[in-house]
Amino acid sequence: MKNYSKQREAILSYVRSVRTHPTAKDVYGAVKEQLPNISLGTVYRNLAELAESGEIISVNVGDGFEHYDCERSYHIHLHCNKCGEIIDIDASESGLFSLAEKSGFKSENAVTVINGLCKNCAKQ
Amino acid sequence: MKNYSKQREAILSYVRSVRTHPTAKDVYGAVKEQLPNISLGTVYRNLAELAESGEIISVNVGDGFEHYDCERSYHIHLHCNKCGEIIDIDASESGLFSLAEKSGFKSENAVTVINGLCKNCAKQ
DNA sequence: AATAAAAATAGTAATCATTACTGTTTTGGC
DNA sequence: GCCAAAACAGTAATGATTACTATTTTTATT
Repeated sequence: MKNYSKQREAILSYVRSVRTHPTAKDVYGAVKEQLPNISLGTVYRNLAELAESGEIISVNVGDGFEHYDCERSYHIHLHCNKCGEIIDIDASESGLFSLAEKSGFKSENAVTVINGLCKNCAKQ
Repeated sequence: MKNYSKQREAILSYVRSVRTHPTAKDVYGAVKEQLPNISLGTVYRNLAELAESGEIISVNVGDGFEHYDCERSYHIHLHCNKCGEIIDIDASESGLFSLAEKSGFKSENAVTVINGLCKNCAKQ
């Protein structure tokens, strides 16, 4: 059975407090402020468990790090190849899931990443 | 400038011959049949270059390996969490790109992965 | 077809995000 | 409070990918 831990609470709370799609290292750095003894392994384990249980989403944008996001409804991640920023845009109306179900597939979660240049970086 | 090499040709040719979304190791194993001395590093380097130039697409489905796909038009990757198979379904009409462009983002490529259970694994 | 510079390769070593392991601490039911 | 299960901190190990280097191949030029 799953037990409470202040470490997991702090990790989930942090991921929910930002819209920056933090990596495990990012979360570790932030949570360390409140829990100076927290271990990096604990952060990894809890992020994986939270993603497994569907409380958060893990996103791979191709930069070599796993990113985490508390937004659970389907949306698109715009990843800027220059500055690295990840911007969300809503796509809950896209109908992608029904396309999948039509082929007999049981969808659990969907992630879309579009790589390119954000507005700022594109103009430079 | 870019030079010809039989290694790169064999790699591209193999990725174009299958619909299995091979990993670098898969490609290495297959191309080794024709070119027994090919190096794993050569496979990695060429796959990265081919993806960079847009000749193939790299897809991360969350299984710890980078997969490669010769299909360049926008489509959805259905990844079965049980058997690991990756199935493509067309989604070129989805309008995802125009959603991105509307926000001022310059799209280069888009990858959608839906995780879940394929038809076969779902019925078991 | 010989020559030389640039590009690519094979083979190996290094990197580093993530996972596994172990002994200790915390949690939750009785 | 007591105990077993769960979680933790700290550290070691894993393994996909990348970097490095000496050698070979390619391409342009003569």
